[in-house]
This record gives sequence, C-alpha cells and structure tokens, in this order.
Amino acid sequence: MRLLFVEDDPLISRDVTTVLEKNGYLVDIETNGEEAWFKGDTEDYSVVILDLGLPAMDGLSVLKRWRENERNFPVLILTARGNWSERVEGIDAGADDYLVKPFQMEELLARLRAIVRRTAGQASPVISTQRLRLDTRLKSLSVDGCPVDLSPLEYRCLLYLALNRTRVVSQMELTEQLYAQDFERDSNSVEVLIARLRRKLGADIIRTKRGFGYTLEGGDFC
Amino acid sequence: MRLLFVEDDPLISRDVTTVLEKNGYLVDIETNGEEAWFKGDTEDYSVVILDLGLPAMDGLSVLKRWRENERNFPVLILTARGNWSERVEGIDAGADDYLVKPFQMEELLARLRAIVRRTAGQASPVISTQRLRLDTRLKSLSVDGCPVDLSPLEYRCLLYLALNRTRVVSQMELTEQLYAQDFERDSNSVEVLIARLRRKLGADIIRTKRGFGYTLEGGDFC
DNA sequence: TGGTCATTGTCAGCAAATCGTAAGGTTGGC
DNA sequence: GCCAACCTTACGATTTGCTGACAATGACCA
Repeated sequence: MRLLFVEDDPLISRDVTTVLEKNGYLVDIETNGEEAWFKGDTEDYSVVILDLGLPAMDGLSVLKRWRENERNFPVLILTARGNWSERVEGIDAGADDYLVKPFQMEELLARLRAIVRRTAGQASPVISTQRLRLDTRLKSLSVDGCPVDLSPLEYRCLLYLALNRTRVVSQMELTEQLYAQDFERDSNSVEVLIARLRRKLGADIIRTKRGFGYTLEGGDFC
Repeated sequence: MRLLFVEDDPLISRDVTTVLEKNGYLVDIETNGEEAWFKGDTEDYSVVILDLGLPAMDGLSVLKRWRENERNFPVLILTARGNWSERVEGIDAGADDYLVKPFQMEELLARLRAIVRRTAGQASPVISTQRLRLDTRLKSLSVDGCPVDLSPLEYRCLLYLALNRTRVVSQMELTEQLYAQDFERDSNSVEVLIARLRRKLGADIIRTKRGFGYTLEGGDFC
C-alpha cells in the first residue's frame, strides 16, 4: 500500500512515518509542495496525507492541481486546530477527509483505513469476492468460510490484488507496491510469493495472465 | 508503445534504452538531428525523448520543425544542468516536459508515464465491435461472448486493429507498430501472427484486403 | 545463551507458452 | 496460367512462470 506523506516538519514526519511503516504502508515523504505535486502526478499512490501549510506551493493548490489532472487517489488533509475555513476549502478542493493537528496515531490509522476502503468502492471494512473475505481491521482472511493465516507480506499482496481485482496487476507493479523502489530486476520473489499464497488459498484463486500479470477470481465477465 | 530516443552519446543511449525496453517501450535510437527529424516526420511515435545538444541539427530546431509540420507527439527534452534558457526555449518550442541531466531512470519513467497519460486523454477501458469485446484493464477478450486467451503479441496486434478498425491496416504498418525498427523486412511473422489470431477468433473476424492489408469485422466500408 | 520457529529472499530445475523461421500450399488478379 | 500475395503447418530456440530446497534473518522462549 503506497502512501505519499507531504509534511514539512521533519520531526513529525519521521515519527508518523515510522508508525505508518509498521502498519504496512510504503511511505514516500515530500517536504515541499512543488515536488509533492510532481510525485503525486507521476506515481501511483493508494492514499495521500497532505499537510496544508507548505513551502513552495501550498497544500490546497497542490490538491487542486492533482484533481484538475484527474488524479483521483484519496487525500487526507492535516490542518491546524481551529482553522475551520481551511478545512472547508480542503474538502471543496477534493479532499476525502481531514484530521486536526495534533492528532492520535490511532485515529490517523483508522481514518486511513476508512478512506482507502471507501475509495476502493468498499462500504465495509471487509473486502469480499466470491470466495475470499478479507477483514482489513483484523487483517484476517477466510476462503470459502475457512480461516487462513497469512504472513504480513502475503497479506499486503493479497490486499493489493483484491483492491485492484477489476484489472490485471503486472509483476512489476506488484514489486513496486510491495517493496521499496530499489527492487532487484532479476529476482523471482514475487513469483515465490504468489506460489506461497496459492498454496494457502487454493490454486485457482489467483490467476496468471501469462505475459501480463495476475488477477483475482471474481473480476470476471462473460 | 513506440518511442524515439534522440541522443548522441552511445553510452547513455544504450543504458537508457535497455531500461526503456524492459518497461515495454519499443525504442528507436537516432544520434543526429537531421536523421532524428526525418524519423519523427515519417514514423508514428507515442512519445519522443530529445537531447538538446546534438550534431547536424540542434534539438530545438528539430522540435520546431516537427511542430511546424504538425507532428504532435509528446516530446520530453533532456538538457544539461543549469541551462535554464534552453529549457524555457524548449517549452516554448512545443516540448511537453523536460528533464535535467544527469537523471534517475525512475524519474524518467515517471515523466514518460505522465506525459503519455496526459496526451492520450483517457480512452475507454473496453473496446467493442460487433462480435469482439476487448477489455484493456483485464487484458482479456471475448468473441461472441466467449472468452479467448491471447498471447501478449496477439493482444497488441488485435488491439491495434481494433483501435484502427475504420480503415485498412497494412502489413508494413502492423510490423512497425509491433516490432522495433531494425526488423527483417522479408519475414512472414505478421502473416503467421494473423493466422494464429484467426485460429483463436474464428476465420471471419480479421479480413484480408489483398494488396492493402487487414481490417476487423464491423468496420464496414466497402 | 542457545534453540526453535516463522518469514522471506535466492537459486536451480522443470514445464509450458511464445514467437520467429522456413518450407510448401493456396488464392486471386491480370 | 503465371506470379505475387497470402496462408498454413511444423519445428525449435528462447522466454516465462512454477516449484521445492535451502539459507539468512529476526522474534520468541526456555
């Protein structure tokens, strides 16, 4: 789950990032608006946390320019206490949620989960396909009603496939989403990961589109 | 995705090209301005990377001449560090983005993605004809409602025919779109490819206009 | 401290799919 | 009927993806 964190205060960003990473997010940090905008415009993020007080280009402008370019990832904005108008403007500019500083990490995590779920078209904290049931709060999974244990990496992989089950996810994309950007080119770790998932889930849950990538069952037509 | 890479330093172009090809681009390399201009003027590219310091004809002139001739493919220019005026001139001459040398490959890839997305607009993810349904997100195809599996090359070929179904696509054109520049001209690989497609789709989906090329059913024009 | 276990990357071997090549067959226009 | 354009088939080199075995790491516990 790739996350862009736009925050100019290095003290805050370091602490928050640590927690986010412990919770399975792959965090990119940007400290100024200009570069944050470029990152958001060119990379694929699952969610963005955006502080509104930024140098170079203020957070609101960044958000507006993203939305103009149809960058539709969910954005959670951070605002200072009592700055009510900013908050309203933020929502108008296309933010999906806001949080007032200072905040509890627990609350940030909860809102991130909610926001990711909503924008993925999920109304509940549970993602279900025909045979899978992924509970994002408990990080638990059942297949055909039977509980299955997953390792952290396996869970993140399956979650990403589930959130993108309407399309083919290439090996490369999966690599970028699961590992930091300095990935080995000639490694088959993704293949091994998929194989281990299949052993736990059953062979026919994750399908291979040779030459293209992987899809989950249930994203079918016809 | 055909890409023209105009760069006079063979060391740079070789390395960059390798990465580009691994990322699915069909790369043509030109090392001097004159020939680069001719290539861009006569071939169909999805995007062009243009180094501004070139022998024979400098990059800016090449770009201007393309734009005068209404060659509207997106162009990303490469400039030396700190050469600010060149960059501004480049944008004025019709470049879509620029990158300062030396650069990270990741950043180049990101900017290419952004640029292609911008100029392509957003095309519908599903292309339908009377009997075909091509889902570009699932990379899957159904004929008369029945799913059919395609190899990557077959898929690209059919997609190109589908995107150009209002006209006849010559063998030559298909070759240029599917293969890199220095391809054997007297090979029957396209014919074989079409034959394999026909075996999977049914004989009457792809029609031959002898001496001209191929058309898809449904693009009737007699 | 040392042992056990879960997690995850690496590697080598295998099977199957992919795709270019070549050779010979068929078709259609003149 | 000839010739070029096009089709079909078979072959095999290469690529792609799967799998089991093994190693490195770190957490946990005695």
